[in-house]
Amino acid sequence: MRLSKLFGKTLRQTPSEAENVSHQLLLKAGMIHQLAAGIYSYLPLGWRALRKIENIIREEMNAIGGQELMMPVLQPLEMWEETERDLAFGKGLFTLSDRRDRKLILGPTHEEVMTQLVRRNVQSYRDLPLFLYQIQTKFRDEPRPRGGLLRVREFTMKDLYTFDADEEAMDVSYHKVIGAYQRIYECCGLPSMVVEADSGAIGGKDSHEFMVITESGEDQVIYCSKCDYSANVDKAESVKLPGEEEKPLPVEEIATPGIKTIEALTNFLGIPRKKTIKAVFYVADGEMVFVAIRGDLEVNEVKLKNALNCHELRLASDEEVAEAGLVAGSASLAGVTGVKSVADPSITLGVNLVAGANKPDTHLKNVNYPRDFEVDLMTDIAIAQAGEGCPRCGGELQSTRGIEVGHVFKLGTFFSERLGATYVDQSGVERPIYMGCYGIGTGRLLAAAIEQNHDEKGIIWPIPIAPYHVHLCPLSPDNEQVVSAAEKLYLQLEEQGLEVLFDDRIESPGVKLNDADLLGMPLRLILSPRTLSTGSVEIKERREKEATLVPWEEIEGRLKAILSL
RNA sequence: CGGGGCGUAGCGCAGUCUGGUAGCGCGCAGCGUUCGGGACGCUGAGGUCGGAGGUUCAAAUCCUCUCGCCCCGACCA
Repeated sequence: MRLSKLFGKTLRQTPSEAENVSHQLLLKAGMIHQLAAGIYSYLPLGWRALRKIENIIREEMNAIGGQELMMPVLQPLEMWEETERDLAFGKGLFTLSDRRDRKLILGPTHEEVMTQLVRRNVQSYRDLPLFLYQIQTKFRDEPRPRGGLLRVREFTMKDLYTFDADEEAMDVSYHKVIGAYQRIYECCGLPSMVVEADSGAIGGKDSHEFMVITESGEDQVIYCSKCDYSANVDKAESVKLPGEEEKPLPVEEIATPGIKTIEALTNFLGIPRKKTIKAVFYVADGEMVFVAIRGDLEVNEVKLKNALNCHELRLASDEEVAEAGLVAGSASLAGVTGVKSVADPSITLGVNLVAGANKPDTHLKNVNYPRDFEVDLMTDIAIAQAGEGCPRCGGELQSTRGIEVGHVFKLGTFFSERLGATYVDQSGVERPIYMGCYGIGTGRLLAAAIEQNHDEKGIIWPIPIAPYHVHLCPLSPDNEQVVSAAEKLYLQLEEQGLEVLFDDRIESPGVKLNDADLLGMPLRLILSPRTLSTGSVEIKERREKEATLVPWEEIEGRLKAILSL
């Protein structure tokens, strides 16, 4: 490709809306263009990189027996009502009506469509296992798109669905896919980490995410420094230290004028946070829920949502709290009735805790569970924090940030039972199919690859996903020998199957060299009167600092060796 | 949805407080000089100042409403 003809210009200044590196570089290099919040066009260079990623994914999917197919974006809303996932996705679903006023949605994922499709085509155990995938556009009305390609509303995703006869077979398929995913990330220049995950709106039991560890990631990852335990913070469990052994004392009312927060309370009384019980009020699908947790911990809303098995969970407003007869700032479960209550087991680890007295400016000392109050539900709803104990080995948990570049789920029979996807086993018994689903967002993967592979000058493409292999850059555009040598080399390399970006523009050396660094092709070739006089060409790997001169006749071999072609 | 910031030429910005009819740098076009790390000179094109309404002799600037974008949080396969 001749750079003079390439659609998409590089920018000297970084557009101000971009904050993270991949977004800045993609815009600056002219690889993407924003149409609206979370909606982007891919320009030729960006599109080439994206297609390379798709092809890597295809190869790995095919290698584990995947068959590619294509399902529709437009889906009847009815189908989603059958599984009640319209409620689970809520406002994230893009909905529309056709001319006959039938409700349709733009598919955010394809479990329903896929299950229906398989129902018609699988009848016997002989048809299983089955791996079906597509690479297709998804639509999700995210509350807040961000970070360029990191979180968008319209995006391309590879989604794979596996179908097996039973749970054991499903597990085998699950691990096959995990292996394929790891090879994909490695190929894209991304060290990834497999972490336990919440299964969210997809449903199902086991779920893992693939994380690329980077500060710009929006997910928090908890991992153990000793064993291999790691989990998304949404899912992570932890072991809290018990409080000191003390003799339970009788409950005592104390005056706490103007004290409304844990912070103020601990300062006022001179006690540590973990000697207090924090009260938080939520509204779950319209119902008020009283949540109690030890003062040093925070509520994990994903865990709480799962525990309550609700679709919508939000903090209650001050008005709602007052209406329910609760005293914000001094509320506790000791003495409150008629409100649904959930508590974290952390409150059972201490003795003689301080909690609200359910009247203003008053707290209770020496509150003990279960002596002084009861709860409807006692379950882990705490956010795991660095420094706490590992649930597996007791080691110390650490925390870091990551970009979720893939997510896999064991769906079990959730969809097959609801949508009637069954098969007949060897003994003639009809059984539900065991499913798994697996997704990789290709655009996010592209962005993550840049987050991990760049320097202050620009992108450093990993070879397998680089838009072109070689950036051919003749300097001295008015030197005829240089120009004709470059033209010749360009044709010769293309003929050999190398993908060449040929900077045939009449620009100063500075502009060309800077653009070469910004665009980030793995190899840069420079021709100039200087190199020509020695009968050689300068080769530089984008990743390396030093360039080397290579004799004309050895260029091709050297390039292929570096590219492993 | 809560908090913050911002919409003026393709990109980066000034001008807004204090109203007087739009400017700078980069980029773009033409000519000439230059050519191994974002060269220089001359000439030129390009903007209903996000939109609507209002105040005023006069609005990018003041007032009201509205749309959009970014960041933090909530949220989110």
